[in-house]
Amino acid sequence: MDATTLDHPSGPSDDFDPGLTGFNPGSDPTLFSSTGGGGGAKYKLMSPAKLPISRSPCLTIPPGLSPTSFLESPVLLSNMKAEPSPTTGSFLKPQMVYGSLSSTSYSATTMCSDFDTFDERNSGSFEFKPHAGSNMVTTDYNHQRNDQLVQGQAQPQSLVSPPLVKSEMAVSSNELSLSAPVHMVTSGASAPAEGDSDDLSQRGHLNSGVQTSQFDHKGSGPSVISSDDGYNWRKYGQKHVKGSEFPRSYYKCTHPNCEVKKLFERSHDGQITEIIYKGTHDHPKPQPSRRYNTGAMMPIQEERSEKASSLIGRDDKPSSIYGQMSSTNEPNSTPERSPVTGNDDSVEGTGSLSNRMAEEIDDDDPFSKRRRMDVGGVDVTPVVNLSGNHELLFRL
DNA sequence: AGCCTTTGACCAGCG
DNA sequence: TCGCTGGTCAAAGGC
Repeated sequence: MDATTLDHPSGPSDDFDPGLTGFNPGSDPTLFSSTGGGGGAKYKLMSPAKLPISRSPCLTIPPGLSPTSFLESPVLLSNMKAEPSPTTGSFLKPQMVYGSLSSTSYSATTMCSDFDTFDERNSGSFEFKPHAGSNMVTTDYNHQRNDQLVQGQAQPQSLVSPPLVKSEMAVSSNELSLSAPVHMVTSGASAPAEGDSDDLSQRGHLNSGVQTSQFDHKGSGPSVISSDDGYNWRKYGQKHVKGSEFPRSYYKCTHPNCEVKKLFERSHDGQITEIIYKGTHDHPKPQPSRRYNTGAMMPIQEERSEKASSLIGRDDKPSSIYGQMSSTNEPNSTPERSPVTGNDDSVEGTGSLSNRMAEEIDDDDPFSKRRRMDVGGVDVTPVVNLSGNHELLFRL
């Protein structure tokens, strides 16, 4: 595959519907439900991308009310069947990434876009209550992200609407699904114009019929969470799932005996809006040299890594971007794998996040893994939902 | 030559 | 039982 296609690992994401047909939020109750516990590899993840992000553009948090508190609020975790604390603790990190950029001033913050996933279900009203139809703590992450968004707002640039990548791992079924609604808003570095405050406002307007906004933002940054996670994948199918704006691509791990699958949805501009992992790798990653092959989006990732770097630079948050994730896990593999370095891992890093997560989870006690990872600007927070499924949230 | 992507068709689950 | 939908298969083609 040549460079030209690198940013489209899943192939031509063409059958994407530019029209962004109106998606009726909540019209599909199943979207947020995680059936992961069920037979085999069932899972259902709702990706922000699927949500009418445009719908409830903004959320206002009263001054003095810290989003963070929401995040840490037991309410958010109420759904969590087990191991609340680790999960809870995980919330902290994302803020490091984004929060660090600007921690204060979210007095009357506006939460947009990603938040919508949560928001829309609540008819635009922001309520901190457990997911109703969903055992998944996903929304919690959204909150979290909201938090970040809130804080992010203070900072005009980038991070405005960090893509949320949700990862769900059905431990019981040995299924790891990673959903990555990646709204790639490029980090401010590369696309300040689009990624900055405007971004928020746009998101706010998404609702107002400017449906393109969500995607536009993505477009603003070729960014993209790469599907490349260090493993080799072979695409075996692609389908346009109803209710989803983007075609869903199906990948299998090419490693013999490894039946891990992943699927992700990619926007027309190449950004991955959702990544879902099924299963976990029971084998080490292939040689780095080969890593970027299938889903690799080197150019993008590289670009992304740069952005990440820029972010880091601004924030001096070492843990940002891939750093956390990569650094925390895979002791045996490229420890230097940090966004900052912008090395080849950066390339994979973005995409790798998904697999890394899987790997990470896979390698150790899943529960112990419950720590935040930040990859390619994506914060990853593994959690466990009521179904007993693990979830990982990625935030870009 | 090998591996991967593409893509239409097929199959299974569900309402 | 039928239709819809999501997931997978497999042939064809490309790199």
